[in-house]
Amino acid sequence: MTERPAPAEIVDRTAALRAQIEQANYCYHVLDEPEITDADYDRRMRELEALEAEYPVLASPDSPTRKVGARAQGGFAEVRHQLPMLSLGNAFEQDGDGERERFREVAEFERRIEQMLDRREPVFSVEPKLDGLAISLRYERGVFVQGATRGDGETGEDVTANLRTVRAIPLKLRGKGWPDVLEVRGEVIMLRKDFEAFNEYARAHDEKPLANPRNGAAGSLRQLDPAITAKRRLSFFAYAIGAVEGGTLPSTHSATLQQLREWGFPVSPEVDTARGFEGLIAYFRRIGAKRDALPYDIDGVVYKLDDYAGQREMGFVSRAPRWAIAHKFPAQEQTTRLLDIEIQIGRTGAATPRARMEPVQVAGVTVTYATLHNADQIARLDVRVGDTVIVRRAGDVIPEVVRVIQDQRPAGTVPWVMPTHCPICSSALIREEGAAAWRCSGGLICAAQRKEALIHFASRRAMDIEGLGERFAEALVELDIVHTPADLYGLSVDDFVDMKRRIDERDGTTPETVKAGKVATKWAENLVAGIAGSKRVTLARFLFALGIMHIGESTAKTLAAWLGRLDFVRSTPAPVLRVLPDIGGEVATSIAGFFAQEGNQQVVDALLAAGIVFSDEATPSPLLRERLNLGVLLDMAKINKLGPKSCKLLAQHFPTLDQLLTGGSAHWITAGVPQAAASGLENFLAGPLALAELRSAEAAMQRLLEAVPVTAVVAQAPLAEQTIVLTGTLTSLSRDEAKERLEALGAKVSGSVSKKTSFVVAGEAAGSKLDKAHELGVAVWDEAQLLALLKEHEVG
DNA sequence: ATACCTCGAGTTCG
DNA sequence: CTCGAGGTAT
Repeated sequence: MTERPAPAEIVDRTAALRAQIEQANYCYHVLDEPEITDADYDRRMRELEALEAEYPVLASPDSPTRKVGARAQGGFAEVRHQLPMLSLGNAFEQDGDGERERFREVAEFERRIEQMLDRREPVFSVEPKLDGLAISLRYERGVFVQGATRGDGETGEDVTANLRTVRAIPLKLRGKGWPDVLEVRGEVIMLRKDFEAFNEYARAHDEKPLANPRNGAAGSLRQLDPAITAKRRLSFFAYAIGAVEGGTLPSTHSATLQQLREWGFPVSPEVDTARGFEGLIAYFRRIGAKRDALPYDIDGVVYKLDDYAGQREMGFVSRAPRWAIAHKFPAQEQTTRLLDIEIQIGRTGAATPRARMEPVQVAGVTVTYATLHNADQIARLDVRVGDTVIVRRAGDVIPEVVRVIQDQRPAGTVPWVMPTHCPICSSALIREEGAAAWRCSGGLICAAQRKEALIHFASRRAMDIEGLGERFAEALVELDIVHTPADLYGLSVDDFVDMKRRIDERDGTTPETVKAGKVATKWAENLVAGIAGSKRVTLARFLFALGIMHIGESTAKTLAAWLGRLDFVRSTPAPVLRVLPDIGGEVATSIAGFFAQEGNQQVVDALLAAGIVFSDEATPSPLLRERLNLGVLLDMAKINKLGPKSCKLLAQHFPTLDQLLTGGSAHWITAGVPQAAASGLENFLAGPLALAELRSAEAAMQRLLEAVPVTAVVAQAPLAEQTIVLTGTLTSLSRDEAKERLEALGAKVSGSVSKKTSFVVAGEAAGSKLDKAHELGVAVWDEAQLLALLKEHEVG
């Protein structure tokens, strides 16, 4: 075969790829600071391999395709591997339908073996692909004599001294029958728990934490001082053998691993055998499902033809064996281009920047947006429009921008600045003092805020309007059919049908309309029924639905439980609200401020007029009697020099404001109040505004106390004083349901575990909260115990 | 003043 | 789920 010359652009591309790969190798292997994602690296390597295969004239002995890894940094002696350490070909998931299509590379790998060996469904030894550092251990007459990193596959670094400190590596082989010379290959890794422990220690001692467990393993192994390596707990798993002299090994890989186990090497318990393509994919799925639960990080699985005779027959292509392949999980990190930084306006007006990106597959889903949190975060990352960025879907589900690849920044980019005006309503964006967040000052003028407010109002935990999802809430606001939530209750079936027609027209989705006519009517009827059905609510849900800043579910419940009726909530001034538990200055001001707005009061009136009724309005809590008196109000006013003791004293002698005022400074002092406190109070009362506020607070207090029932029937709830935390998935009831039923029994259901927690109910797959419970010595119940408890106390 | 503890708010995709 | 900030106990 004659070698055809390569076009100039191919020559250039090849050179560029080699340079990039070389640079990446250096960063990854020598500096332990990866510059590009593994996915990118693999992509480039494959492109280069393809080009070199197509144009053999371009092949060169110093191409990165001929070696794995880069030259070692000084400090360790070089070790030449007696048998080279292999690298494996990779298989990734492809686009397409059906397993054979999506796992095409695995299917081809398996079929090639079937054809070359003329065997149906060959047996494979299968194992997880650990994300650590590959090493080779040499044993002579059963004694560990040398250990080396893989290096470029031919030559590695002598890290014997460090490896001796790894407990999982046997210094002497157990049992007998081992060959005179035995090379064992495997992976040095750091277990997740050891990684966490190290970082916790590092943070506490102001040392640099490790980026990930792989870096932990690599970095620890190349410490020049073995004492440091010893302090970092490393683990080891064996997965292959190298040179063997003066002895024999079993004839299959799986049997060899078993033999290694007997000689004292850790072999991953996930190692198994599988038959044919179907067996490989089943294993891939099984390990994938277990991935997060494994004690170490893995980036895929490895399939090896089990019998050595077959392996010899298959042989190698360049450096990679044809009898083994690494099947990688979809990458957790990807690079993509940042197209724009958009501003999102939340329900409270919070302006959150988010990145719009070239859509990219990350860990199995297409990611287009990632939050950038706030302006500070953008500045920290120095993200600019046009940048190439690394996105990740880490532990949880939310995509995030990890960092910018500075090298690939196009010319002419500028640092991003927060816009000065809301992109939706053009009102000014303002930043509260000391706060991280910018807010749109538009309030209800802003369609974005109205939209989010409506979505919140209709949401499951608020008014729970069935059928009113985000999409329609958005349309209702955009078409200005609904301006405030109260408008919802005046809408008819026809209005909704009309709205749907307008949306369809606008979106150009008309073809369905004719036959959809009937469907649309049905849908509108459901929606109207859903809205009507939401009219009867608990006071707490209603208060939560209003979307008052700082008022979440919990605070709404507190308000409802203590004040009992909407009238009181909407008319109680801030100083009185502050006596309620968990309500301080900020929250009280927020509530009173909300109802001080005429427009908000009108919306509430309109809702009541539309037929909202409360299923649980009650009298204010009798506990108010103990909490609410003039002394407390004085204390809340934070009067200069006037402490809680003086306040209490004053209230005892002068139960009303009038009595206090007629008494005057001299009487206060006779009552036992210090001179300084008395003059502080005098100065305070001299301000006309302060006095007016106190008067209105006192009036509100009186109204409340008058409404408190005289006969205090305080039935002790069975679970009063209990704080319970639910975690994991419960099988026989939802978490919300469990919460509701426990609260009905008087318990407090909290979201986080602390030493105040009475007990934790752990369902299936309970996570960090369960660990925390163990750590703090908090009792842990299972679902059966919870059910028994509910059954015991619930009536009926 | 300080150290916890808890709640609220925001977040992406299917 | 996680972070920040508000509230309370010390």
